[in-house]
Amino acid sequence: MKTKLSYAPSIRRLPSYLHIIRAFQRTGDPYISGTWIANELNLEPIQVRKDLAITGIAGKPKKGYPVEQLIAAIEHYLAWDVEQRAAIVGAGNLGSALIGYQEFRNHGLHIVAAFDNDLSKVGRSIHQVQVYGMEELKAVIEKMNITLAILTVPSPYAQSSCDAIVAAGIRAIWNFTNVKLKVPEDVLVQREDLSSGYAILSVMMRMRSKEVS
Amino acid sequence: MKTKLSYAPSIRRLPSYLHIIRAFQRTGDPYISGTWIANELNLEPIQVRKDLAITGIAGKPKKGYPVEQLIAAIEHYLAWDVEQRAAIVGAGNLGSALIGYQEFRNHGLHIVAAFDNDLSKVGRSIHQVQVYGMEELKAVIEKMNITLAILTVPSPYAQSSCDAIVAAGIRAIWNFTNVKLKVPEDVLVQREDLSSGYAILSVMMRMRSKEVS
DNA sequence: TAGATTGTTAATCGATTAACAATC
DNA sequence: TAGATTGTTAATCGATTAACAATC
Repeated sequence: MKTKLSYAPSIRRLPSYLHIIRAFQRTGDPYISGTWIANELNLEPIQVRKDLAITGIAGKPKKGYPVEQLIAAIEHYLAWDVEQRAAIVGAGNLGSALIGYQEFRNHGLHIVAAFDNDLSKVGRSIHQVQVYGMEELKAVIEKMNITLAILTVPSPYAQSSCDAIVAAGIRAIWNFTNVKLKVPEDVLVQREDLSSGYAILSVMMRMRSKEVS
Repeated sequence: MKTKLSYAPSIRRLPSYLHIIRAFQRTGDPYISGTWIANELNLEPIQVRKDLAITGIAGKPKKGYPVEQLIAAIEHYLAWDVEQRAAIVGAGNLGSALIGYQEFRNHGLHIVAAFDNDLSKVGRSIHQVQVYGMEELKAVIEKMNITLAILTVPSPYAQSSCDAIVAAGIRAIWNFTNVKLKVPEDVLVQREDLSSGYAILSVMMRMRSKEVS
């Protein structure tokens, strides 16, 4: 599927706002200002206000945004207020790391199963999550009501694993491989690309070293 | 440091171009067209040409770009043609996954040491990379000529580990925690934020389910 | 040659930033 | 009240896309 998502840059910033606001919530103060959030994240206050506006939250001049409602509004906008059941496909180092990543619980993301074709892993548990064989994909996904697959296999297996995932009825894939997956029209793919983050860092480092010379 | 990087979106796309071009290189064809790359990645040809232009490469009308030179130009622009020596700080699941991620070798990124404060890990090796105690940070970094730290500790330890990294003389940090690090002016930080990728996916899924109803 | 492709210049689009009135 | 902060409207900025001449 080729959805052109509006406000993508704003949506990408919302999770860091949420993180800050949740920390602020512990202070007990019922209002938080956009200015305060902006300072905390080195952003412009106007950008924070614009971003928060897309969630539909209404603030109060002079006071700021009501903390409880703001958290609820962001979570609702991100659909993080509903449980999302996901499976890890590829229970290697990265897959295991994601299963153990506690932060996802705060996003409504529950990894409830893992799949691998390594028989020495099948039947075992990783962070209390059961590992199944790839041939059980369809049955387990249906039984456990899984609607999202997180793809963490080595790249040579990426496309074939993807095909199996799609055949099992999954319509959304979070792709951690560097392979551009070929999927039917109605399947959503979000690629998480470590290399592009490193590209930015690498160019920044190169520019800094030039600056000095 | 607060560098405003020009062409950031283009830079983020360069690694996927490089990946495609390297695969194409195996066909033996000495020229590759921007149109072909665009098709492969579901992009517009004009965008590919504009992106490649920032590397300084010159193509030939009708034929395309010379494959060897194009690869060299992208790698040079990204500074991936020089060896970058890095250390993992936090040798947990994610740290181990990154140490084992072979793709980084293609980017000139060599992870040559790991650090952890878990004594049961210190002295052992992960994928042939030695794990040191946090107290050895400064000594090892100097001895091994390490100039980049990859931060993969649990978030409660993020800021203190960061402080130790900076104290050890490192001036660039690739931050995989969800903590906004406080660093001196001259330290580069690139944050790799899994949550923001998931936010995009989550909103796309919500919108699709609305569409149908 | 003819036609595919590059690369430049201009137009469009969307995101960020600025200005400022409204208001608690 | 005074002043900090919101939210709207407009301006700016940068990225993407379009048009098209140049060319191998």
